[in-house]
Amino acid sequence: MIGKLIEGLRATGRRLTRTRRAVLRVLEGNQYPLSASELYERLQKEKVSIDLVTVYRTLTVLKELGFVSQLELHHEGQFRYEIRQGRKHHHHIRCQGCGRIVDLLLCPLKKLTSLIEKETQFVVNEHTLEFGGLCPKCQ
Amino acid sequence: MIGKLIEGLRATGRRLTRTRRAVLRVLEGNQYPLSASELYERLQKEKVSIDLVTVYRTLTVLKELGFVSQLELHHEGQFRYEIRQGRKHHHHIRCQGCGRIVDLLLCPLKKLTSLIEKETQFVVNEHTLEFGGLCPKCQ
DNA sequence: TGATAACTGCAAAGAATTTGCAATAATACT
DNA sequence: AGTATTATTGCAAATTCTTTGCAGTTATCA
Ligand SMILES: [Mn+2]
Ligand SMILES: [Mn+2]
Ligand SMILES: [Zn+2]
Ligand SMILES: [Zn+2]
Repeated sequence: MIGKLIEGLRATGRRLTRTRRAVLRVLEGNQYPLSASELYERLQKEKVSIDLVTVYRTLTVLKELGFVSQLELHHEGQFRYEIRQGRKHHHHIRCQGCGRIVDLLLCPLKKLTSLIEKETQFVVNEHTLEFGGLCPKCQ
Repeated sequence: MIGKLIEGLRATGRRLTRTRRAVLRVLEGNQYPLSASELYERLQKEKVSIDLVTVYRTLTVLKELGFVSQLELHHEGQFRYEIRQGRKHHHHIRCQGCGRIVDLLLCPLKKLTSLIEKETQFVVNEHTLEFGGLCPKCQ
């Protein structure tokens, strides 16, 4: 991943820094999407000193390069970020009790998209689908 | 609608006020969901003097009573509210150009919900589905 | 090694929403 | 109708997440 990152950064006149490496590493080590402040806390625990503002700026860059996706889950009031590079399009389910987020490795919306384009005359570029419920522990 | 509102308010020890009547009326007169500040502007245009804070509080009450739904559309960074009372479950498509929001009077997720419950062991209570694209004018 | 320009930290600003509190107004009771 | 009760409102201030400005720092390359 780090190779691709250097490549992407170079191509846009950017530099590989301690910060960018660290943020990408933490995201890679997590199986669920992290918010900026969660990421910040993880970094602090690992004794990597990076300002929260820099975390935000780094996430913006990684998003622009296509390495991470920015998620807006419901009832959260904040963004979350997860590795996108090399991962398939997917959706999420979030526990209304504990907030646990699980990947749903499916997408039922291809056919529906054509239908909607015909009905609305929109050109559809994106969609978001999310489920909320209670995980086994919270039921 | 106002009859049902009085009923709902009474049942929870609340009162019918100028504010609540006005907010409900403006929402009823709109075919797309409004944000708190948009609602506030509409009220000002109609010479109905209500503080923005009160608009927020009113929307919270109307939501609690089930008269309005609170929507969190993507790329908006604010809530929107629309009349829920007497309307069917539906989803939305939003133009990435002009922000126009159109109702999609369909929901393809009933079957999928059962599948997801089996796969994840969650109990699914809600879902959100939203499309983004370009409306005819913005294409 | 030094020049250049990107990057970072810190302080502050923004934007949406919520909270505290005293003044106001709706409802119930005489 | 007049009054007591208590929900509601307006205004100021606080909160939370995110962005911006700027001067000092650091990566990159000649
Ligand atoms: Mn995911
Ligand atoms: Mn709608
Ligand atoms: Zn999908
Ligand atoms: Zn649905």
